[in-house]
Amino acid sequence: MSNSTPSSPRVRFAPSPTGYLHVGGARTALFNWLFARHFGGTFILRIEDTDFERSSEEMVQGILDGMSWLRLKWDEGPFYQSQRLALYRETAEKLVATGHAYYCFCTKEELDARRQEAAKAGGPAMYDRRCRTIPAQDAATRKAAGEPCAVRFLVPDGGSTSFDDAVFGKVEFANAEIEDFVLLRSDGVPTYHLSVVADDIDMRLTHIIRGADHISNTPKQVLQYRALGADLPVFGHVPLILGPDKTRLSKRHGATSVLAYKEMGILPEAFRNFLALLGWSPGPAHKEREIFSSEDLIQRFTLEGISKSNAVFDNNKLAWFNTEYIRACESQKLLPLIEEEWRAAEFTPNRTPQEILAAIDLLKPRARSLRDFAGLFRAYFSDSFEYDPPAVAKFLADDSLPPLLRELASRYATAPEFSEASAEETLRTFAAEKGLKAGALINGSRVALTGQAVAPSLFAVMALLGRDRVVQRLTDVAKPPSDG
RNA sequence: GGCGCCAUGGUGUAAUUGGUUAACACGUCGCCCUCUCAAGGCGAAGAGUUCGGGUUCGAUCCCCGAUGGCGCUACCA
Repeated sequence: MSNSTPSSPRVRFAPSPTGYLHVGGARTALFNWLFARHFGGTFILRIEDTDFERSSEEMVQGILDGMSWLRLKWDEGPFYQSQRLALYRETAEKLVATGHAYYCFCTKEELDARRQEAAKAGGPAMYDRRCRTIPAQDAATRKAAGEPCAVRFLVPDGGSTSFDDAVFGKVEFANAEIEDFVLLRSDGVPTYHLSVVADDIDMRLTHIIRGADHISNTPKQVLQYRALGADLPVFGHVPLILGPDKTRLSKRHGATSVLAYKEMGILPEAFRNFLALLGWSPGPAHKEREIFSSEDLIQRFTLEGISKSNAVFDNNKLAWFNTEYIRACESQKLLPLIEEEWRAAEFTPNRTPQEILAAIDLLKPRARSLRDFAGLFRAYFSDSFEYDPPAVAKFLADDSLPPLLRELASRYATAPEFSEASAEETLRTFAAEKGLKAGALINGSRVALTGQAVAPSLFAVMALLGRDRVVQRLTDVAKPPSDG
């Protein structure tokens, strides 16, 4: 296929700010970005805000934030369609002038009524094309007189319109099935059908990579390219992302905004890796591994790897990617993200930078999400933390334990040295003397030191916290909980 | 309803493009390790490739049909 090695392709992500950047949109953006990077092309961001009713500044910001969280940088834009209205009007007039479009004086109400009637009669719900027959001269006069009218594209009567999709192959629609769609509304604002084509031509896009929900719209666009005498770009439609019940991903399935995943403590790189593998595969290489760095993805990404069938979003797998990425990430790089979590949780650590990094090193292998660092792991970064009641119930319920821990604390306090190895030796010796199983003391100590039943190896934790804190916490837990 | 698209274990994907005991990962289950929980190691269950017909010596792969799912069917995008 000629599209396998395009030189300097130009692609775009063109979200509509009628909602936040959702998972499907993010993947479309990612694919376009990967494609551009792979072929040394240009990635353009265009905001399709021609639906003034439903678009909002807030949503635009949400999309921009989502893009930047995912580290998807665009080369040109963002362009706003709301600021390019003149181009669309010009394009519509050009189409009218060349006989490819005509003025339609039907009102929305009339149209709705006719559609309802048609539905009742079981007939096709398409526009009946009645304004086609208005002589051009009459139409121009009525328009000049101020009668409101829309501009409709004149779809050829016979034949069919087809295109060669880079993912799906040849897709063909009978022209009889395509309605004379509206290009320009009566208020002069373009519909999506017009603005995409006008912009895609104007921005010299070579490849249109977008969701498969646009397949049915494509022939309407192909028709316009032809009428405008423009070269067709390569269309590549990407299968949709579905929820676990195999219906289209929506709010019902939980998080739909990409930023919600940020809030859940997902690493952007993990999310990208996960997303890249939904509906795309690097081929046989996928058999050897699942983890692909951005460089890997860029190097391997082509349209040929895009699958035709829809994919189900699997939270489990995303969680797995996240743990893998957190574990593999250098603590130094993790730190700014963790600090962000801390700010969000209004948590302030009281440790030196070195201590913080050491703690992250120790903790990251068991972190499920970045949020753990502001929640479960507080005891490592501050002396103000909570005891998890189930943990206490599990390992500190025995009344004989607190006095023992206090005694153990005094041994640590007076030990000649304090290290991971010596801490272990001290505890095991102590346990042997008391005729106790070391495990009981270890588990109890863990809760005393961390507030949690789950933690890294106890002695590593002790070494990290340091002698003073270990002594303090082992002693404190022996006291009845109070805020005195 | 009409039109279009899709179909490999629960999920994401492989299968040198018609020749494999249909592979890998996530998830699940078991065992080992052990100081908790993860991780890690080992192992297991789970699809004869939606179903039915063809074509072929041979179909996951090609053709037809059915079924199911999804998409579009606006002066939304």
